[in-house]
Amino acid sequence: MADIADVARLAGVSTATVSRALNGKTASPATRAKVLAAAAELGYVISSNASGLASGRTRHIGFMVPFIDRWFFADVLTGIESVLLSQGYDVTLYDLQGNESQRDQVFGSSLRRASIDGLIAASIELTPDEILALRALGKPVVSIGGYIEGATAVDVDNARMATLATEHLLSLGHTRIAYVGAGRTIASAFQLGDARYDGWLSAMRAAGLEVEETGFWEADFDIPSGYAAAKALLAHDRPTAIFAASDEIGIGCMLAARDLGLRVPDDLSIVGIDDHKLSAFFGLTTLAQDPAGQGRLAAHLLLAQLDNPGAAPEHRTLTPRFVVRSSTARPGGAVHETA
Amino acid sequence: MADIADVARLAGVSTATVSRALNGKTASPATRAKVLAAAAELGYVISSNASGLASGRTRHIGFMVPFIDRWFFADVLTGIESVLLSQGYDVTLYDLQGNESQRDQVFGSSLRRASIDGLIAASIELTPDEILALRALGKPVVSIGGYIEGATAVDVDNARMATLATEHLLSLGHTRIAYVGAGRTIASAFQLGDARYDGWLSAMRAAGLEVEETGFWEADFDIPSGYAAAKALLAHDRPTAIFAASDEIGIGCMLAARDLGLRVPDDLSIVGIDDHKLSAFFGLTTLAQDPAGQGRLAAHLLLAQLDNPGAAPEHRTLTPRFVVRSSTARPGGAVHETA
DNA sequence: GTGAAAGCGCTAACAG
DNA sequence: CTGTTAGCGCTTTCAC
Repeated sequence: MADIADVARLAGVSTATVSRALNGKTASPATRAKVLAAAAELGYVISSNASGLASGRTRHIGFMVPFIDRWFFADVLTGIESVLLSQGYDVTLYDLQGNESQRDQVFGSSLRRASIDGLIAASIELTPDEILALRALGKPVVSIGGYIEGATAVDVDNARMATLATEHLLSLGHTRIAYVGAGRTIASAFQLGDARYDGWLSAMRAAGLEVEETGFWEADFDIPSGYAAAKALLAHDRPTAIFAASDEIGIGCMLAARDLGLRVPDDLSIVGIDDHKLSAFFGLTTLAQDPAGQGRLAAHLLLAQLDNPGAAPEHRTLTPRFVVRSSTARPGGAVHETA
Repeated sequence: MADIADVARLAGVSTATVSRALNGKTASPATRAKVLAAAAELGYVISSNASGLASGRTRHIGFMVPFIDRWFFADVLTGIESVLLSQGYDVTLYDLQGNESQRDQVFGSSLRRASIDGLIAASIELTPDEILALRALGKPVVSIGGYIEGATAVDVDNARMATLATEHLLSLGHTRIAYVGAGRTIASAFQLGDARYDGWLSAMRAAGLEVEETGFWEADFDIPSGYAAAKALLAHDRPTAIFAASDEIGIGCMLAARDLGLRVPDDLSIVGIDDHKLSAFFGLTTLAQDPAGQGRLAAHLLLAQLDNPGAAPEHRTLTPRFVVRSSTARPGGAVHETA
């Protein structure tokens, strides 16, 4: 494979000049053109190891996730790749799924081999030691949907989303609105805290409504769990509406309602959060989070920090988009309205 | 950050010895212990760039996918990570989703920066130029679910799976069995060819059954598409069973049947392929593909080739596992049996 | 704007 | 089994 010396020879310049021309540093237009032509002719591609060793930059960024086999993280990754690949960056995946040793491996070794220029971490909850390890890298970190000390953060306002969703139901005339959402364990794994629960609660209270004990039903963030919770809830003291902490939970609720012979939205309104791929199919009203957009934003912010290492960490909160579909209506089956 | 010279000094040996001890080469136990202790004390971690530059190995492997936001690929990736991370390898993702330029970027540049030791490609259909580019790398490639000249391959026998699924229905007494599956475009994107179609067809023919024109219904590999196809199909000349080319299609069919007031399996049996995460919830009978297992196997095969560069490419075909659930029964609603 | 030269931190012969 | 000695292929001062 051709190396930089071959290019230099063919272009009739020094290797230093080739390096500069290829990296967009000072070089006369004429020289640059010669170098580019020579590089193209030889099919020259820079060696990332040599370049990285000499410069300290690797053009690799890390993406750390609790697990990759959940649509949210896969979508975020798609967004990240779409901006990073086009800028000539590769992304290395650090998947914390699996046993503890996989996690230790990542923090103890992979991250420290100086093979990345920066890191994007999604929904990661770090131990104190891990935070130290991350800071010791001295590399920019951007966090998606979770707070990491000193890192730029991209997130959505979970409490606000929950409030909006609840207010949508309230404005339709519902007063008996159940919340089906994450138990403590799951919520913390996703770093949602109890924000969505809190948002629901405060909207209900602001409307002067009692939130009976029966209002909260625990479910993991998936369809089966939403289904089970709704089955239990609907057999109980039936509400006229459900606010589901995620679309998958909401879809589970819709399926449960259907199996119980209830019509959505006539007998039961349901609103979720996410805008999952299946939500349009099921007609689920929801607040869209746009994970790919979060990934793109995170990638841009990271790139900006790479260009400008001195900059202070930012915190960007994204505005969710309300998507009203056919799962919500006035209680009792009145015509569907867009709140 | 401590470098190899620091470790050498502390351990009282040369840098070469440190390198050997750390890489599992010849070194006396006593020396190795000293080196390891020194490295641990200093928190030393090898520089992948320096090591890669000197040795030509990077301990990075690439994973190339048509898109990552499909459960199959995410699951494969989980399997790959579980074996590679523990062996000290990082995986960098090449996502071909997005525009052409993203793809060109990957083949023209990312892959060639010598930043990976090997590549795993899942369901990738390559152009002749791309195959050339890949071969030019001179690095081991393992392909999952698709054939790449000269590469080790891991796959499942799609025709056989389709035959088994169809035979399951036949053995239950069904004779009118529709196929809902991929149209040409989708099938080729996943490199399934028409194998599943062929398997269904040959099983039907072997049973002496006519496959009317109405037997094949086109659908993409997702729930909405399966739903739409089933709606059309069931309004038509109703079969007693459906063989769905994927579980997502099958789930769509189940939902459509339910919406039409049909009971599954009493009025309609449905069998899919995959063992999707949701299939247990829906009670869908299926043939499990175990994508994570495919990923693990691919990773092991790649590692083996890295250790033994001379070895000839292998071809491993995995055996699917039959998972009988509640979506299949004798026609007419007899008791469910496990084929 | 460009060239010469000195490394970046490691590994791989080659001796011993 | 271990030390010495060259590089691996680039980037980056520092002069000019």
